[in-house]
Amino acid sequence: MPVKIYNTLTRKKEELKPIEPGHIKLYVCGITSYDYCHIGHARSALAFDMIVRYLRYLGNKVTYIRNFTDIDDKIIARAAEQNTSTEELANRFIDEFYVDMDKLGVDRPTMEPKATEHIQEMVDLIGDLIDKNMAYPSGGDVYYSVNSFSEYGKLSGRNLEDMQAGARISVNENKSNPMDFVLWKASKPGEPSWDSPWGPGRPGWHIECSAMSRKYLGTTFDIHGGGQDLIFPHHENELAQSEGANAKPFVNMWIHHGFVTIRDEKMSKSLGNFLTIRDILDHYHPEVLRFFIFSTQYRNPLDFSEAAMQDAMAGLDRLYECVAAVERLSANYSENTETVAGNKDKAKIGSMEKRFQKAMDNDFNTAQAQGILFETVKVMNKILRQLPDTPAEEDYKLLQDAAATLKKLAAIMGLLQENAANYLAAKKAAMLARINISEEEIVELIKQRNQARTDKDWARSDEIRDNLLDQGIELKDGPEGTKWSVKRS
RNA sequence: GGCGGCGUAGCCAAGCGGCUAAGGCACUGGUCUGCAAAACCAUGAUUCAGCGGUUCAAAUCCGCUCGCCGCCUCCA
Repeated sequence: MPVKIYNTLTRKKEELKPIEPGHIKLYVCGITSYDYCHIGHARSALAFDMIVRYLRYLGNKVTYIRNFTDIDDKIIARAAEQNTSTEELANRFIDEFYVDMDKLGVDRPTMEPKATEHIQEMVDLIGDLIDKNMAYPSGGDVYYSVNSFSEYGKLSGRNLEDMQAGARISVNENKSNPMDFVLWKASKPGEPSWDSPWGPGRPGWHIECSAMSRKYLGTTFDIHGGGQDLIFPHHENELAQSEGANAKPFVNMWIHHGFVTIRDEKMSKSLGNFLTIRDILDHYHPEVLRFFIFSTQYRNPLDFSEAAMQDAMAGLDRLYECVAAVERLSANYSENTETVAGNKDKAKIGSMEKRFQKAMDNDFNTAQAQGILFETVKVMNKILRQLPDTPAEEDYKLLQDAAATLKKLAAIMGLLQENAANYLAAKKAAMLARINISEEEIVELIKQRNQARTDKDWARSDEIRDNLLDQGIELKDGPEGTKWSVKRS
């Protein structure tokens, strides 16, 4: 089954056909490094992490490039505020970025080039554009001439007339057309600068991606990705630069993911309604954030709320509890016991991986893929419930296989990566830490309650249970005795 | 104003021309239990924002209306 991807350029879902069969070349716009990353950055990193993992799961080689923008206006401004150099500031937040990414379990891309380490490549590319009369130096700057590229606007579906009619563009006397954008900026005194044929300066934002993708992936590559807010102007301009300079198609497919919103508004620094990744990880397990982010398809907006995170946690727990239950089964199965799994159950479990793939093939539909995991869990729980003490060999193996497949598929979304028993135990411990009662006390109270139960002193028994419940401890009486868990708040 | 997207049960979310409209969370009833909890089973949209149209057949395609969001300025 081919993978179908929604291509921003054509506004259609298209089959992914790598230029080099079995080898997919992907470039993603990474962060501008001047502050801690927020959940929106997490969504971007996680979405492409999932895409890369899935493509590799299918057997492809994936070359994944994600850049760091480590020089730009915001970095210069922030460094000045903090009385430090742009280099120190950028590197500091690159380190912080890795702290977050490692906690989230994001795999490192194949290569992570920095803009400042590719100045020569950018200067060369700008030179190519000037040679072709597609760019012009002016007052120490160099500008791209949008009129020189007849297809300008094809990615974002705009045309020059409409944009100029909307005119929210600041007037700049160096430009011959107000829509022209800067490739090289003359540096002001005190700003970081590099030598160039047009005098000391620094690169414009868009040129770095054109230069670095050309260096590492070639003039035409398979997929370019980023957030929807990058479609215009960033990706439109990249495309104009690259196709202008190389006279070849830049990218076959453009993938743009949706935003994280809060109360249905885009999370952004200017609105001040953003939450950093570490804010979230202070309160939730990284996989809860992953589960939440993958609970909708990557192109749709995703509204953050505490309630949504609680839902995500409940869902993730359900998956872990099922896996833990299977792993708790002892291997003393028998060949003589009758099986409890029906044909429908076996079919449902047996088809899980195919159905999961079908969902993922359809533009990485993780929401549907999660649904398929849950359908399987439902069947597994049903079998587990009916299982006798000495289960049939067939049932035992069916469940073990199902749990293994479940973990394998969940891993594409970075879920179920921990040992299930450990995950649940750690969670219990973490929740217990927030409550003023020790494990020993709980065990002692359960002992007392069980004595009361033996004596049929239900009043005393219920009193103990209710008191524990008030403190957030839930008791569950089962055939193997009383178990307890910390209640979800 | 230009361009793009969205509107499916209490909430979240799949489905993108044709089997009973996935799944999660919450709720309710049942099994279990001394009573609970957990787990399991069952139940919920005659209907997919509204109105028209195309079709043997539409949540799915087309048009219009209403509502929400995003881009057009740095932004994942």
